[in-house]
Order: sequence, then structure tokens, then C-alpha cells
Amino acid sequence: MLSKKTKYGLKALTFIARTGSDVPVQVGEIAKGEHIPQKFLESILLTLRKAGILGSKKGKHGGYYLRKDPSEILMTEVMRVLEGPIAMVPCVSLNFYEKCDDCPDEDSCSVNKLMIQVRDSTLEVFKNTSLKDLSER
Amino acid sequence: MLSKKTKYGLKALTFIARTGSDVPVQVGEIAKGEHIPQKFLESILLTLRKAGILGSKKGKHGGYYLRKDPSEILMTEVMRVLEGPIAMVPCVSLNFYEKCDDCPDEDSCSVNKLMIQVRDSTLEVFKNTSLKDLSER
DNA sequence: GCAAACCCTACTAAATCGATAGGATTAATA
DNA sequence: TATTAATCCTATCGATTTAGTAGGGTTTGC
Repeated sequence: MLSKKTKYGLKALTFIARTGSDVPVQVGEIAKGEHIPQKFLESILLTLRKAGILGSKKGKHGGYYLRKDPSEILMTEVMRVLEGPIAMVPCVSLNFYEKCDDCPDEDSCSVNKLMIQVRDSTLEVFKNTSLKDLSER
Repeated sequence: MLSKKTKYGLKALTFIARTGSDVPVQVGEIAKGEHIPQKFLESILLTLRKAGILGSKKGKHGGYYLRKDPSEILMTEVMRVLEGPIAMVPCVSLNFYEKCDDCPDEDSCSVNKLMIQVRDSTLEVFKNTSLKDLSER
């Protein structure tokens, strides 16, 4: 299941991208427009800023803005920041690999093989979808 | 993330399929062979039996067996029984659909569109993989 | 200097996960 | 028929994660 954090984060990014300008967008505005609890959204946008996807401006007329062109912000990056590993099991994760404690041999593990296929097909979708694509729908 | 329940369930099914016979396989045997806590595995196999994927025989020399040929047991079915919805959000789930409380309009929701793509590509993998495929690896 | 915005830490209620415990029931067999 | 070995079933539990909330601190524009 996709966490609310990720879902809200994607909606917020789309919201910002859709304004189409470099003027910072305020948290309150996004929260209202997308029906997201403001305080929760604050922490999500903070995560996205720390990851380098968003920039921020403090004080009056402050807010958040995109640090790259929407077409250059890929879902692989966004999903990894918000949701963590794309793979369904750590033992097939490219960026967050971890060995299973059960399972002495990955090569003979049927789950491993299946989950590699799922990972690759999901990755294909995320790799080929940018924030620009999201915001144009 | 894939739950341990699902992971263990898949391994157990693979184990049973690999015996290649109709003789019931005991829980203890599977637990030992796949390094799964026996009591936990018991409850998982019970779930699979109630879903009609496994059959069971009680008493001495009892155990679990497949109710269909491995080639007819598809990952779509197994995953839905063990893990629940294949979709990452309920609003794009085919078998467990639910409307989002935020999000007034699904058609204009960027998350919705993205998750439909992910669902379809994952579904494609599960639809084309049977227990026979798993057990032959 | 004050109001409006982001920044940061800590806390919490609820749900889920990964088991474990303890026995009830059933079936083969000696 | 008694024993034993297996599945069946319910309940409980500690740890973790999730989805927030609370309460300010800090910075900036006017």
C-alpha cells in the first residue's frame, strides 16, 4: 500500500508543477486545494526539500518551489524519497539491498525471482514518468 | 513491502509443488525446510486452505496438498489471498475498490493515473506467472 | 516590530505485523 | 479402544509503523 505521505507528496508536487511559475507556493494553499492536513503536509514538503527536489523561501510570501524542471523530476526519485525502496523485498532492492535472514540461497529462491520481475516492471513505469507527465493529466 | 505472511506462503506453496506428488506435506516439514516459524506457518496454510488453494488431511499422516495443478495456480490469485489488493491505492484496485476521502475527482488525480499504470504492469507479471513457474526455478 | 511564513522536535492514538500460547478436533494404527 | 500425530481454531502480545497533532523557534517582508 502507498502511504498517505507519498500520496500527499505526489499531489503536492503536482499542485506546485501546475502553477507553472517560479513563485513559491505556500503550504496552506496546497493543503486547502488538495484536502491535506496542513501540519502533516509541512513535514512531507520538508522531506522533499531535504532531498533536493523542492526549494523553499522563508518568511512572508515564502513557500516551496521546484528545484528542477518538472520533466526532469522522475518518479523513481520521488518514490524513493517518500516511500523508500521500490522493490517489495529488500533482497531485490537496487538502492536499499538487504539479505533475508531466512533464505540461505537467493538464486534458488522462488520469491526472489518473482519479485525481481515485479521490481523491473514497476521501475519501468517510474523511470518513464516525470512530474511533467503527472501535472499534464 | 511484502509481508512475511505472503513471503512464507509463497515459499510453502513452492515447497509443496516441488514434491511433485499428491501425498500431503506436513507443516513441520515445510517449516524446517524453509526456516519458517511453524505456528505462524500453520495459520498461513490455513488461510490458503480456506481460499481453496490448498486442501488438507487431518490426523496421522495428514498435511496439505495443492487442489489444482501448479500451472493453474496463478500469482494473481495467491497474492490477493495472502497480501490483499495488488494495487497500491484502493481507488485503482480492481478487486478491492474504495474511493479516496480526499480527492473529489479521480479522473483529474495524478496519483490515480500513475498507480493504474503500476497496477497494470504488476498484474501482467502475476497473470503470467504460475506456481509451476516458481517451482521450476 | 509584527505578522506571516517555513523549520524542527517531540509526542501520541490507532493499526498492523509477526509471531506465540494453548488447547480442540480428527484420523491412523497398535 | 487408547494412543499418538497431525490439523484446526481463538486469543493474546510486544514491537513497529502510520498518520497525524502540539508547540513552539526562526526567518523575512512590510
